[in-house]
Amino acid sequence: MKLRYQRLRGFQDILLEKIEKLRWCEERWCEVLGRYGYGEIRTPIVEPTDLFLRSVGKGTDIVDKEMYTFESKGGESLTLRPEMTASVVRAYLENGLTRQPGTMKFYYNGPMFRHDQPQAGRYRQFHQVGVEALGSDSPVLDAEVIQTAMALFDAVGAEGVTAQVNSIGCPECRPAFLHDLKDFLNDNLDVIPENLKARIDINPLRLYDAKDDGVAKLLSTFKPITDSLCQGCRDHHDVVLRTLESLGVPFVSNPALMRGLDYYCRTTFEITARSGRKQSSLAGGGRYDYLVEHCGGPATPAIGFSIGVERTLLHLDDKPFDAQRSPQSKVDVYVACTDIAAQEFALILVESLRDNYRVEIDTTGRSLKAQAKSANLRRAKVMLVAGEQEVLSGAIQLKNFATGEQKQVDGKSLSAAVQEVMEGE
RNA sequence: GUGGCUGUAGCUCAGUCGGCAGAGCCCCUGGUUGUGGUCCAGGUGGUCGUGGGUUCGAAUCCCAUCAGCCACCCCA
Repeated sequence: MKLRYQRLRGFQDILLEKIEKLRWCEERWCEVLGRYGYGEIRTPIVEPTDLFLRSVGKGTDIVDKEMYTFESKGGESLTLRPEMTASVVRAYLENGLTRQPGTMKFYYNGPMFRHDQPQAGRYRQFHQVGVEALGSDSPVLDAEVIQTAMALFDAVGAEGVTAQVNSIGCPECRPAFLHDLKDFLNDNLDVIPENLKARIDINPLRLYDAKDDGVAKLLSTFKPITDSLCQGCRDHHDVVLRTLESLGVPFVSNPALMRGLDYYCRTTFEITARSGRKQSSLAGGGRYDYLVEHCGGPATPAIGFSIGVERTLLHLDDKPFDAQRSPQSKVDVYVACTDIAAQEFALILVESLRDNYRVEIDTTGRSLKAQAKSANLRRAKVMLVAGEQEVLSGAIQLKNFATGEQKQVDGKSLSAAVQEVMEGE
């Protein structure tokens, strides 16, 4: 069959078994996030391009290469959100929440868009579940946020995940480190591949993200950023690490962990899974104490993270999804009908069963043999059979699949008869 | 953006030296005049990704192109 239409590269259909797994995770995540004090936020998928340019930052791959940007009819530049933090900050300010008492804690779950090269666990439209907590600069909150992320993985049974934690300092102490780092890199230009040299001037921290072995080796000989923190950042970082230890959160300190977005400061973290080939970075986050102010609000410290949903699902279950072998949704009662008259009769007769049970009426007109087979595939406990005789008599055949017994029941006693079988399990 | 691998039935794939387009699974029908998992028989289903070229003849060889997967880059 030649397909007339195909989904776009890097996009996906989510259906059948796959969406059941997704919903299973989502339900658990909502539950856990509620227990950690987060309330849901939903924001538009489209925002003015400028919001991301200014918050995520020019010079990052996300805004330079990966945004779905287009022009509206009014000539305004719009962008499909590539991440959520900027939108949450925008919503926080736009809804006048800066004077709310305490810490505002939001969680979100939704699609993000990045025009990246697709591969396993990486899509152009993908889903993130994450949190943003605005209004507290306490290092204990940082630890709680990391703990929250770990709790989300725990809730869906993800194994072998660890948090990597670092501090990238603040505007007070980072410039000195960057200066030294730049000098150091320029003294060792011969080790750095051509394609990475441009980063030295744009954002030298991003050399840490490069997977080049020579560069990694070189940087490991440089002083770790955690040794260059100012007193405030150092104290903050110490408390974060200490609290994580007290909580028993499995983490490792990783001074080479930087983050690709401009707005981070102090605590940054990433949650990684031990796995050979798949995308191992399942979640990332950090503190962004200056973003709210940068967006025109009052100085407001904040921290957040987001989980890559597809990656996490991939990590939970490495069997590739196969729509062909994926069963259709389960039902309690399957109604087999011989013809259209019987379908009509059955639909009316069975209506009240749907108050309590999942009921499928087969309207294909196939052989009863084929319909009974489908009933079984759908895991029905009960099959009802309607044909010419039933239409005439007003009664219906009820078969209990567990016992194989079949009897005739009239319309009035149908509910009770079905209930009897369902509760007999 | 760069490199590697792969495109044949709804799915998974075979197809020899260039010589009639195949198998298994799924689906449908029958065996069982109206009934499930097993079994048996039969059947539906193909623009061989697409477009050119070579050839008497192309799924097969050549060129181009598109798509998928994987890796790099980067990220969730």
